Amino acid sequence: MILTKDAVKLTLPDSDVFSPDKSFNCGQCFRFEQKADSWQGVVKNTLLVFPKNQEKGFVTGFGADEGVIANFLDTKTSYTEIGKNILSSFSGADRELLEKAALVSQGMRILRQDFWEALISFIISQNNNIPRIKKNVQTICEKFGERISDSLYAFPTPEALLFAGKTGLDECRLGFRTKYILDAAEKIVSGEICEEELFEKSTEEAKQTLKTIHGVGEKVASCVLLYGLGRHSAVPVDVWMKKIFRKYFNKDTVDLGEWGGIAQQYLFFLERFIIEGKKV
DNA sequence: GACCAGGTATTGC
DNA sequence: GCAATACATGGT
Repeated sequence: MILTKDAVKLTLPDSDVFSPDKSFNCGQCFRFEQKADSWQGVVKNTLLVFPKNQEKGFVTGFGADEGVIANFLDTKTSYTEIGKNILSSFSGADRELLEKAALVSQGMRILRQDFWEALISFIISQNNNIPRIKKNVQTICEKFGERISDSLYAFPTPEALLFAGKTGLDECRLGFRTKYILDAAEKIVSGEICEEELFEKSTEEAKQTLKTIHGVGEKVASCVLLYGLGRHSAVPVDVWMKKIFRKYFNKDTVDLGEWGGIAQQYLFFLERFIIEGKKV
């Protein structure tokens, strides 16, 4: 492992545990790769490396300065505290389920991903499986992203994807999602939608704005809010969450509260990766 | 070779 | 409004 920058070691609140395995392999991001002893991925045009073995109470990473890593892993947030908050609004069997989900997910952190990358990644995710989502994202990076070094590429800019057009994107085998990606790129490049304005809006208003993009509905908009805009209350409801609501709560929808997005990720992780034992 | 995949837009009642 | 259906492609 060749590392050009010094290790960054950041303190986590309440002696939180950081699990790279759970954080990078829970379906929230599609461009981090598992190596023998680490997880690696491109963030802000640099390669970030996180050793699998992490010390309790800290985050150790390589490749960028403290600010970038602190922001990406949201190191100011106490997941110990959030866990307590989530449980406080449930009782009985519901509480036991959330306790179990939080326990198996211990160490998972919701990443503060790049807004534009999250938007395109989750547009690609619709009616798609995770291995193919990763492949599609990888392909657009290799074809249209800035080359950082050998076989390392940045996520392509909105301008680059717009310039690629239908012809270019169709070569990436994105299927019906090509037109959705182009509409997103158009709205960003034209300024019709801008990240800074979304950031100022309430979560509900930001969601409505995101849904003006062709191909962005409730679920994708919620993913962008949660993973790309740091809105921990946003709850993406996909087929797995619908199944969980019916199976355990005997309801079609469940209010997961102020930290619903994180509760959702815990439940999703428990059901899909632990109970159903799905890989990837 | 079906059936399905971290959905959404469109259509039909 | 709300339940079907098409959508591109390839993983399982």
